[in-house]
Amino acid sequence: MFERVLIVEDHESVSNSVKQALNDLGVDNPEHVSYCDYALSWIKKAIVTPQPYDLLITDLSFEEDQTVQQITDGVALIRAVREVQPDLKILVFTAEGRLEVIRPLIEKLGINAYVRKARRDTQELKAAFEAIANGRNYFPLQMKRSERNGHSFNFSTYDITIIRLLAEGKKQKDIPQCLQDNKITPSSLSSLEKRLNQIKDEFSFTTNEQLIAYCKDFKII
Amino acid sequence: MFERVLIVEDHESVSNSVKQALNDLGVDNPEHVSYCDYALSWIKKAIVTPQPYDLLITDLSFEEDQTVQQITDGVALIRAVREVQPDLKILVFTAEGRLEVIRPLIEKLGINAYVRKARRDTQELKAAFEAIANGRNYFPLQMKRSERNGHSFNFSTYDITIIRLLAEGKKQKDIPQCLQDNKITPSSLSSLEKRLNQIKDEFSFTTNEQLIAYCKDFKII
DNA sequence: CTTTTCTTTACGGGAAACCGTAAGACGAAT
DNA sequence: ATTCGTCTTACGGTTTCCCGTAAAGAAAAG
Repeated sequence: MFERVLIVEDHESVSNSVKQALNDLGVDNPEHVSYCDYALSWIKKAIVTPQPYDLLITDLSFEEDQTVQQITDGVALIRAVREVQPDLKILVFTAEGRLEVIRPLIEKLGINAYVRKARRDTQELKAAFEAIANGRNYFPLQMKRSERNGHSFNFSTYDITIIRLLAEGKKQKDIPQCLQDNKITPSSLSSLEKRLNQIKDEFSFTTNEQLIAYCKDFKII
Repeated sequence: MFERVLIVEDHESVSNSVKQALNDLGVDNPEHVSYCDYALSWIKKAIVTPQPYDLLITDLSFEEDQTVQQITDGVALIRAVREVQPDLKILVFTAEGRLEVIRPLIEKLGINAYVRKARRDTQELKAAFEAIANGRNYFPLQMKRSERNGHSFNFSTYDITIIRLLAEGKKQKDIPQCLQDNKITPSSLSSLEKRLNQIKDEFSFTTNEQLIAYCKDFKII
C-alpha cells in the first residue's frame, strides 16, 4: 500500500471525492494541491526527506486564474515530475478521453494508470489504485471507444501549423512568407494548396471553413 | 432545511462530493441519478407522494453513452422540471461559465442558484445551499469575470445559421439557395456577404476561417 | 398618395482561392 | 555520372470570394 499520496486537482469537489476514495482504501492522509507548480515543488521537497511521495494522482487540465503558474497543465507536470523522481507512480484522472492525448503519456512518459472522469469513475479509481499497488498498470479498454470515435487520419506538425495559421486569420497567399520566416518547408503556395487539398479530400471536406470547424471540434488545434 | 434532495450528475466523483457536502449540512440521504431522463421521472413520481423533492442539484452537460436519453442536457431537464413542478428549488452545479448560457437560466427558467465547478466549489456549494434554505438566491459575482472575458457582440440566430452552414462545408455561393429553401431572409448573396463582413469587422477578423475558429472556441456554434 | 429611410438585391471589377499541368530539385539506387 | 522516383515549385486558367456602388423594394413618416 502507499504511504504518501499527492492529489493534483483544481476542482475541490473532485479532489474531495478522490480523498474519500483513498481513505476507503486505507490511505491515511492524502495530500492535495490545486496548482501544478505547487505539486512539483512539494514533490521536490519530499524527495530529499525520508518519506518521498510514492503515488501521484493528477488531472490534465487546470483552469487559469489570478495565480500565475509556470506549469499550466498535467502533461507538463508529469514531464517535470519524471525528471526529478522517475520511479514515482502516476495515476492520471481526467475528463480527457482522446487517445492521441493519452497514448503518449503511456508510451513516452510511462504513466501507470489512466482513469477517465465518467459515470463510474470512483470505482475505476479504486481499481486503478489496487492495480498500481500490486505492481501492475491500469489502462481500461474503454479507450478503445475513443479509438473508433477517433480519426484514422494523422495530422502532421506541418498540417497543424498551416491550419493554425488559417485559424488565426492568415490569408492563404500570405502563409508561404510565414513558413519561410520560420524555416518550415515546403513553403510554396502550391505545396500549401496541395496539402490542404489532400487533407480536405481525406475527410471529403469542401471548404477550409469546414476543416477549421473539424479541427476545433476534435481539438486538433 | 431540505427534506428531499435530488442530485443529477454523471460523474460519480463529483456526485460523491456533493452528497458528502449535503451530509455535512444535515441532509440525510440525498438521492442521485446520472441521467436526465431518470431525474425527470423520479421528480414526476415524487410529486404525487406526500414527500416531493424540494431541491434539485443538477449539472448542465452530460456525456452520451449507450443509454439513449430523451433529455440530453441540464437546460432541457430544467425546462421540463419547471413544467411539472414550478416551485422546486434548483441549484445548477456545472463547469459551464459562460454568461450567455447561465443568464437565461436565471432569467427565463428561474433557477435559484448557480455554482461553478472550480477551485473552491464545495464551499460555494454549501453557501448556495444555505442561501436557498433561507429563501434567497445565490448567483456569485464571479460571473462578472465571465462578463469581461465575454464579448459585447451578440450573434443573431441568422448569424449563427450562416456561420453554421459555412462550418458544415457549404460554399458561400450556395448558401443563398439553402436560405431560400428554409425560408430565411435575407437570402441574397449580397446580404450574406454584407453580414459576414459586418461580423468580421466587429472582431477585426480577416478570414472566414478565423471566424469559424472563434465561434468554435466560444461554442457559438 | 408622396417622401423619406432602411433593407434587400443586383451587378461588376479586382483579388484570392482552386485545380490541373509541367518544370525543377533532390536523394537513392544502379 | 545517369536514371528513376519523389518532393517541391512555378505557372495559367477558371471559379469563387471580396467589396463598392447602385437600383429595387418595403416600411414608416409626412
